[in-house]
Amino acid sequence: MPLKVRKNHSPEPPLNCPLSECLAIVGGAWTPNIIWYLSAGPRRFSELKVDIPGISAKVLTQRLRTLEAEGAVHREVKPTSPPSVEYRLTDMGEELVPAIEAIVAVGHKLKQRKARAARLNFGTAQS
Amino acid sequence: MPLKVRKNHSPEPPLNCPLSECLAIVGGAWTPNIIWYLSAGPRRFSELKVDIPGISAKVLTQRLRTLEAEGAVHREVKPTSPPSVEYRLTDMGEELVPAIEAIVAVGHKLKQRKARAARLNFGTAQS
DNA sequence: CTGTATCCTGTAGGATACTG
DNA sequence: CAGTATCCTACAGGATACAG
Repeated sequence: MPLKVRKNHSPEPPLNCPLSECLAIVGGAWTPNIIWYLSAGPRRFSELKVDIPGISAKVLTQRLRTLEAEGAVHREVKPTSPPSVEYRLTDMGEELVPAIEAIVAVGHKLKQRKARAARLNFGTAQS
Repeated sequence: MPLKVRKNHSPEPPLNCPLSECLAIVGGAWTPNIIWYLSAGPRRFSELKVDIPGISAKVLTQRLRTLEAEGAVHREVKPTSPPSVEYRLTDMGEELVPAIEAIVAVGHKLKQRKARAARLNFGTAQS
């Protein structure tokens, strides 16, 4: 019978639902970037803002707050004359890094592959 | 000077922009789930539909088309009396799996931690 | 500097109904 | 079974202006 229903392997169920819930913490479009830059060490609000070109203050704040609430980052206010705030990954936050890096790695690979394919189309074209 | 600007490590720039572009392929809310289930082997449309409770036919189709266009999945129509379509990860699609698994793993860890923390709050409460 | 408040838009995704 | 088409909503995120 060629039409048997295959079982799903499911050694462990993935995130059910829209990857949200568990991954809500990493859900925002910019969140991975934030965590990635924070993985290099503590960083201030304005530094992150220039690190991540294109992100708005609003979104940066939002994401940072969420991450803080989730316990992934620590927020420390330095009572200096020009107020400065330092953000830092917590232990839990550090645990997210490998996943982020895996994503980033794949992203780069995909990009290269795509670029190479495009070049081939222009150059040698069909074999 | 306590206020030096730290360089970002950036051994390799992460995805700039909203993680989109490179990761657009994995961007959809349900895409990781689809890839994950496909990683167990070829699977039919309706099977995926029950695998992933809550996903609508429309979205499933959309994601599948996108993944196909990106070259991550292969779509094969079996000309049987009740038409059936089999989806399968391509080599490129397989490359996405590790990243997905990393995400899933982190998601589970986070979930457990959160559950445990909640239990502690109910049980022993403050030290 | 570090945010917050508001307004506005795009778009992913749900519901539903219909087709080959 | 496997989709497609349409309508509709929610919410992320950009822009801008203002505040401690």
